[in-house]
Amino acid sequence: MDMTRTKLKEAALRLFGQKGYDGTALSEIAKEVGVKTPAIYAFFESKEDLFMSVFEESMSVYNEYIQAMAETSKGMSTEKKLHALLVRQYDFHRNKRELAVFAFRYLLFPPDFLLDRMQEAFGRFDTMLSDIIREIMQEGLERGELAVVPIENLVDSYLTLMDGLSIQYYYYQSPELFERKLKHAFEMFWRSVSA
Amino acid sequence: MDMTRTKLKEAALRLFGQKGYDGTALSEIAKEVGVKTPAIYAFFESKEDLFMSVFEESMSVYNEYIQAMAETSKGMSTEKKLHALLVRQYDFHRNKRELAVFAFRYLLFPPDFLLDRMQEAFGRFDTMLSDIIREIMQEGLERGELAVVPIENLVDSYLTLMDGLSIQYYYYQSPELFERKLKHAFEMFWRSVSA
DNA sequence: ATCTACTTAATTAACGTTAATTAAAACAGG
DNA sequence: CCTGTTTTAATTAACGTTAATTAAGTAGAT
Repeated sequence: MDMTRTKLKEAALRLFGQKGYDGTALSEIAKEVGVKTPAIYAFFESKEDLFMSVFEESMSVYNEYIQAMAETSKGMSTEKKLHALLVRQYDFHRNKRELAVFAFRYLLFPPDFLLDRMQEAFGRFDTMLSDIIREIMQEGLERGELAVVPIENLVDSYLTLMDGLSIQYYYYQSPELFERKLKHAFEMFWRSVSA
Repeated sequence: MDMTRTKLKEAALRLFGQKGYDGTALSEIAKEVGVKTPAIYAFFESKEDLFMSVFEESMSVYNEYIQAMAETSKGMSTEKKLHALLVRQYDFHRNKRELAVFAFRYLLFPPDFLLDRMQEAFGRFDTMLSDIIREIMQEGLERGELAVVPIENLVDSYLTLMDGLSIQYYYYQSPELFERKLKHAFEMFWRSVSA
């Protein structure tokens, strides 16, 4: 039950992510689901409402994914942890590509009606992620696995690494190419921070 | 002379960059210039033509900017060169913000009719930039200013650094914050590659 | 018989575009 | 240096399409 509602959201996620909010007509979404346009209004108040519904859900998934990062890395060496986070990010882009594309697009280019909410959401994610990384670095320093360098340097450069990889992942869709980039970038990063 | 044409392109650059192709109505562009919508057709065949005109010009400026990178760095130490390139990228985003936003948006999310041309343009830039970086790294290795590490590692990790910074530059518009990020990220990067 | 999940049909608004027109500037010949 | 002609830059009005939205109706499950 509620099959159609779910399918509408899936199609919307894909199309909004691929062609943008203004570039996607409700008729296309309906067509993908095999239903006429007005049927959408049985489930959503408006186009904006459908979009927001997709948006909220994708932010919530994205949120869980970041939370899970903190868990993943329990009980490993600092190097393994830092590497595991990048691999997780990679898996996210691989396995939830549509969601990743959607999130990436609207994190960078939100439509006007989303701007405030988006900035707030982005700020939250950024803080969460920074905190997770900072904690890992803190522990790494205490354990003597990291070079003695101001912790903010460690955090900032790691976050920059993640951002850089996420752009490249978006572009170079070939797994081989990306895996090479990931390997190279991490090896060099680790050279810079290891004790 | 041709004042209006120029102003139309400026307004289009800003609005297309800010709100996207489908999200920008010709009427908005006209309004910014203080002219009625059909006046646009005195200079451009269609909305797509106006967009392409803006696009071609911005790609050409972007091209010059990358070319100039190769020059900028002549006769410096490898460290200075690599740092200078990042600062140049930063200046570009600062001084040509509208152009940078436009280019960033359509490099990542081109409208359908641009996809092929965009991919080709992107490929060219990517190759140009890689070549420039590779050359710098090559020379750095020969001069013994760089750690003995496979050159592709050096290139890939530097490109990842640039990408990461360009995302952050897009977000964190505060210069102080960004300059800090740049400083931290470069310091760490240099630790990893210096001899 | 009513509720749910739709459909068909209609409405409204916006947008890209074209046509007709005008005012002014640029230009050519006597 | 004027005068008639053409070009350029713009306007107003209108067209055709498409998109979002709403209203009214229908077929099947409960």
